[in-house]
Amino acid sequence: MKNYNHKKIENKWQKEWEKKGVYNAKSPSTRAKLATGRLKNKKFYSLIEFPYPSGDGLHVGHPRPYIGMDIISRYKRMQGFNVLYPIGWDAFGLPTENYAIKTGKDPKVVTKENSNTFRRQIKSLGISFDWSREINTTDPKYYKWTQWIFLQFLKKDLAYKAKIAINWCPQDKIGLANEEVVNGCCERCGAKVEKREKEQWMLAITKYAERLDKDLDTVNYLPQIKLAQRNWIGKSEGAEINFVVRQDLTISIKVFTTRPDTIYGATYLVLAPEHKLVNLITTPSQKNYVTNYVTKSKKKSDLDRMNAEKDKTGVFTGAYAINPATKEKIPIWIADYVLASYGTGAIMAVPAHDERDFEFAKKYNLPIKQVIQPVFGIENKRDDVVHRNTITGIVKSRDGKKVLMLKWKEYDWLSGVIGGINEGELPEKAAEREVLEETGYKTRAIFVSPISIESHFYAEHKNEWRSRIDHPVVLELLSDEPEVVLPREKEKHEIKWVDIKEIFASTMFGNNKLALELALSQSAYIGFNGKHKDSLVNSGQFDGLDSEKAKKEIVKFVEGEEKITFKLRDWVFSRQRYWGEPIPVVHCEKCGVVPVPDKDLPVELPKVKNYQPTENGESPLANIKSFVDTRCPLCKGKAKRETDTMPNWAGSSWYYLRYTDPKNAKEFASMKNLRYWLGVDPVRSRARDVVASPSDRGTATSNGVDWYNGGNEHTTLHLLYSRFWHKFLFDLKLVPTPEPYKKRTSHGMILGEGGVKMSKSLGNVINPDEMVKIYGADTLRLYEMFMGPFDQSVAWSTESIIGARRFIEKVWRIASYLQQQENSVSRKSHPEGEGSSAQNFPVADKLVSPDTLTQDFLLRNVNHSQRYTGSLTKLLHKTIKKVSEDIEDMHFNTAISAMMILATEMEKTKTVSVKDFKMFLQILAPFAPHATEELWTMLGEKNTIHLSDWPKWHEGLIKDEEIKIAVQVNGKVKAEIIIPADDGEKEVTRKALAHKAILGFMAGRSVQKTIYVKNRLINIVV
RNA sequence: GCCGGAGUGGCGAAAUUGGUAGACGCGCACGACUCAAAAUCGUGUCUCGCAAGGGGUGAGAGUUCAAUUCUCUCCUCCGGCACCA
Repeated sequence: MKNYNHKKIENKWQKEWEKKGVYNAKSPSTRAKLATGRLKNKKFYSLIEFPYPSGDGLHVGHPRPYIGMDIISRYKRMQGFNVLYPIGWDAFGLPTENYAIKTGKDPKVVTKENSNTFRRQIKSLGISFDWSREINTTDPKYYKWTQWIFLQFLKKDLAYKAKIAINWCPQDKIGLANEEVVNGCCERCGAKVEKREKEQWMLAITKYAERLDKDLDTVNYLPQIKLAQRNWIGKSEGAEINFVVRQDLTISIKVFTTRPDTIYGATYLVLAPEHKLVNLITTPSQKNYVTNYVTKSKKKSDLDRMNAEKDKTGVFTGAYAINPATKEKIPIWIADYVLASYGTGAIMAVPAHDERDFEFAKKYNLPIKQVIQPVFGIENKRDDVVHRNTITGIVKSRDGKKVLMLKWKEYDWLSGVIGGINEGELPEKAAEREVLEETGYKTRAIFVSPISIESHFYAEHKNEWRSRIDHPVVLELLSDEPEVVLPREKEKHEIKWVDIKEIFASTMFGNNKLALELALSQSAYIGFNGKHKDSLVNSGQFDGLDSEKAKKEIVKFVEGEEKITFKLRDWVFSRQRYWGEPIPVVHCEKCGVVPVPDKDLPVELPKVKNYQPTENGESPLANIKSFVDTRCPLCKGKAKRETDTMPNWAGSSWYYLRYTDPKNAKEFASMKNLRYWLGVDPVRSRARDVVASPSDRGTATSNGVDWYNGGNEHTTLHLLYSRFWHKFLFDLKLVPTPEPYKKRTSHGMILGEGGVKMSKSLGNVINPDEMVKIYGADTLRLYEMFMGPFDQSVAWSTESIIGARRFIEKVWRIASYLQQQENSVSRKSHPEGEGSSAQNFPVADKLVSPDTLTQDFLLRNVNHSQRYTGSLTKLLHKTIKKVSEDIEDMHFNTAISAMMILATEMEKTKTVSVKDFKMFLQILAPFAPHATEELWTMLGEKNTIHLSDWPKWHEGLIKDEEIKIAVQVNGKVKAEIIIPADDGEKEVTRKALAHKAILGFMAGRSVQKTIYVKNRLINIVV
């Protein structure tokens, strides 16, 4: 057998696999014929985000997710699943277009060149993609259906045109995508970006907001992905309430609030500058100020708004509204901290309970009225211990005011130190009574301070001095008697005098200074930031009511309407660019907007000479007369084509559907194929309604793509957009499931050496071609999976890749040795085997009989991560188990580590049988497909390893007869003992105490108790 | 500011229903083999200490027989969002 040479085997096997179609998914139509073989009806659809073929080619970061999902796909294939693991090109987009502008090259040609490079690079890694299903979003046969789906949106009135503000670069005279705006300036020329109103196509994703939020309960996404989606959708429940401005003119202002319970504290209203009632209500005397302010804020760019974040501005309209709860007249202001686009564009300001309102009220001297008070006497229950606050001391503020200090106390030790408890009275109640009786003070303001005050106390039940850090709660006192009271001197507390400057309060606002300021200046009550109950004060008939209950009752009382609002905005679907799908509509003077009939789809991109957008910001298509001038499909009169194109999110919103039926010319995908691959196959499983379960914690009840892995950067937009499209298609009964993806995970980025982003400009890009050339694809694959946890970003290190290579070489040497052994058995006359390159491999004399290992080996290999004892076969089966489980959890790094341990042991002990070694090759195959295939064949196998049956581990072989446990004294490890696995506690204790190291420790001490943790340790407390 | 994620040897990292911290790999040192080198194999490699023993998972505290893991406060780094009422 020759030495390991990746160059000789990798390309060979890649060609062989492709020729035989080893990785091609079987369609449901051909499935029946194959049903007798290993491809029964189990299917598995694994998906990666298809790449954007850029001119730079692949860098080593790109393949990480492909390799990860490749391992999973190969693993599933070996388990007998019919696996669909497809790939394609998401090729519309700006970089290609900008390149076209610069060079005058046709983007189509550029895309072709780039995807050729990407394809060659990806193929050289031996990823088991089904290349027969390759798609390209810029292929008219593909974007025909993107356009067709758009027209379905149009027919259902979910696509519409609206005037909205876009980012406009005055120098380049083009509209910019958000990602092209860097710090408020144009990414290319650096000019300051302006806002400009333009007609844009929109998709009404907000109509699906509720379902997009709710159905997250039915899918198995990583929790942080669900959270990101939820935050982006931004559902908030509240109410709309009318504030009457002028009875005679029946003008009223509708506000949206999530806190109707605070309405008694609403001391003014604020309208967004763009609010339509602004002109109507402004009084003549204020007119000038208001007009000025409105014009000024309209001019403000996003950058200005960002800079102005801390400084709130506004102007009084001169008008007043009636607070429907208090019936009081409150002023109406205009301020740009209120957004026109959210809620109703108007708010009721409650400065006592909203940070922004508070800031504004302070600046313009508006009244602040406190209406929420936390319930005194906080009770936290955790670990079955009740934590309560009690008053323990008094501190003096800077201005001489006395404040009571509360401390978080713990029930258990408090009971030991407080005297004078009344029968049946809780100790902390007693303390509270004691202090309040002694001081006669009552609380007015209350806030929790996160600064910690160290105190020392004598814990009687422990019989020792202890110190602890307390987090005092500070109460402002009603009385101004400058008397200091030290309650409970028994407790030997050190009462600290604290300058009030040092105390920062933590409140419901999360702003400490604000709370302190408010507490001292307004004498207002402020709530706790945490587990507490808010109740209403200064709220008329609702006083004392729980905040949550009050919300509902007050909405009824003021005749408001409960309302759910979302942060999510409709999707701007137009780009004034060339390199995108043309929006397939025609503008007819008589008939208006007319969709292009299905038979005329696709509307293909015409050839143009110049890809530069036009002077007035229209797409380059607007300059192509032959494209623009057309006939109206309805009246056959003169008409003009739409020249806007779709954003690059369009093609990727449904590509996973096309993979199931990539060549279908009649529909975007047949229902038959969709039902099969999305898991609603009528043959195997009945289609079922998906019921949302609010208690869902990652269990999928939906069907869809079985496993979709992608980048964190796409967890909001792409994921949300494609869920939206899918739900829409579901409503049209064109797809069989309400959700596209059953499971979604993310991978971490690969950074450049030194932990910075890999980029061309930094010159730290590592090209996989070079790695494949030097080390081989298998080494690169192993290293990328071994370098760190799959979901975490990790810095590339060319220095470390050698470890993966050595591992493969080690596996190779073992195989050589085994083959040599076989040869020497069959040809006894040549025991050394001839022409062997395994010359460095010592043989024969060091052999021990199979399944019998030396005591030395046993001791060496009982380690923490993989507590194994016994034979190599045992270790093999443990490794099979670990690798199988780790693959499912994407813990590829630890799976490889386990296989390295096994390989080292195999080489060291030379006790491995060919049968066992082949099993090892099988579990390694998803990671290093080429080398394992080669060795598999060399060891006499005829069929590919990648469709062989995944090895099963035997539970009986995994159990240990002997285990090694630690012996601790007072929690510190002092010795280790080996015991039979079924030893009882008594026996183990006896053995532990008999150990000589322990005997030494025990001299002069007696055992208080022992704690025995089965298979782990025994702890002796002295 | 808010929302996520993360802080463990010289480096990438293991270990979380609390139970022997540093598996595995890189690097480094020494040894074997070799005329020599490479490759390979072996030994060692958190830290203080000759040792016996201590200390140690960003900092500080708490709970516990036992804390990288749980609780609290704080710090740093990375990613996302920016006045969403």
